[in-house]
Amino acid sequence: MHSEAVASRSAEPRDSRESRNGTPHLDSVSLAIIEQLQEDGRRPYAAIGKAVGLSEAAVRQRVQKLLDQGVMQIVAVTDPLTVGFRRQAMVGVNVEGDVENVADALTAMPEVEYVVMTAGSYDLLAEIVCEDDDHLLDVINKRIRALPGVRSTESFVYLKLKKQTYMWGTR
Amino acid sequence: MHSEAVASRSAEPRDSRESRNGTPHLDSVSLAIIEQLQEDGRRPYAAIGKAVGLSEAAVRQRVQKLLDQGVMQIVAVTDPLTVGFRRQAMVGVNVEGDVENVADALTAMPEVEYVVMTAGSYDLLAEIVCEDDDHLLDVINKRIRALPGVRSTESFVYLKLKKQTYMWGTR
DNA sequence: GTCGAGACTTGCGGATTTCGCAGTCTTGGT
DNA sequence: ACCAAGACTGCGAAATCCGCAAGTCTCGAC
Repeated sequence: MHSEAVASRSAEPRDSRESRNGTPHLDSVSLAIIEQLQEDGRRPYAAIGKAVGLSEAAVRQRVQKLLDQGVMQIVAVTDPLTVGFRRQAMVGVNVEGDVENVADALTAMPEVEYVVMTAGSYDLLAEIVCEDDDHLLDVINKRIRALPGVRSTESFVYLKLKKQTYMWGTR
Repeated sequence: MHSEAVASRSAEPRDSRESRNGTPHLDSVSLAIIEQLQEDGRRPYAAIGKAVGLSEAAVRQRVQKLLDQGVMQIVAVTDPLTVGFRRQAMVGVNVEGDVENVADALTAMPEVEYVVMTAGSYDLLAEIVCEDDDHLLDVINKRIRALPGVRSTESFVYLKLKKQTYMWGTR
């Protein structure tokens, strides 16, 4: 059996090396597993196994490892505006000195949900989720602007979330 | 039994009205369920029930309804940069005319993962995920800039993802 | 006041899934 | 050549999921 599914199995080197940046190498089978779980995070291991050409137990081990390694997380996602948060915003930050330090400080804030270092007219982008206007104002003006190294910020208050997907595949 | 857990049960009105914007109303129990699944999308219904003070069957019904309504989705999330995508960027868009039209056009593009209407110096923010520089260039210059109503765009290429959370709770 | 709808509980059995573990196979190092 | 580690399979046992039925409770409509 296993007639179809992933043709590359024996061709691909069974390696589990780490690539340069510390992120583990992902072979085509793990990518296929991730794709399955991007469609439905609760899909049973047996069904995934059938789809990617692996036994149920093997899928279970792989998934567990991916979770442990932090490569993937299986979670419920919502639109924050529908679950009680009134204000959400993206903040562009310009930094003088070490960008990484500021990024770490932002990461440590519970209201900050998303932090990314970028090339462009901001050094950092941070998405923040707040309960109301006062809270938002406090976070931006009192906490973020007060961080050492922050030169300036610009805010974009969210009006409406139009799209939010996690099924972009893996390639 | 049910000694502890959510004290508010009887106090809260059992309503399932819709709020103004068409999104269903979420009571504290549903919010508590969502919180549980934000921590672990595969947590068993019985465990969730114990945590929020509901039976296994009731949790099952609620979760199913939340999924059907599109309030919540349970999925695997990853850092795109670790699963084969080389380039990712946030694009700020300025629009003349109907913003919603442009937002819908962006939403229809598979490379666009996230679209939000904002108040600030951009009308829209869109996050795009691409395989390489050529792909990125193509999406931004050929596709997005070509949309009717798009006045200008500004791009922020991602260098490093520092934080990505979905456990912000619910309030 | 009565009725009906909706939400929840309890209980249940069967199908399915999860989980742990022993055993096999392959690979890379020495 | 041998050994150790990692990955996969197969297989019971335990846990979970799922649908269903019957009964309770509350709220709003009539």
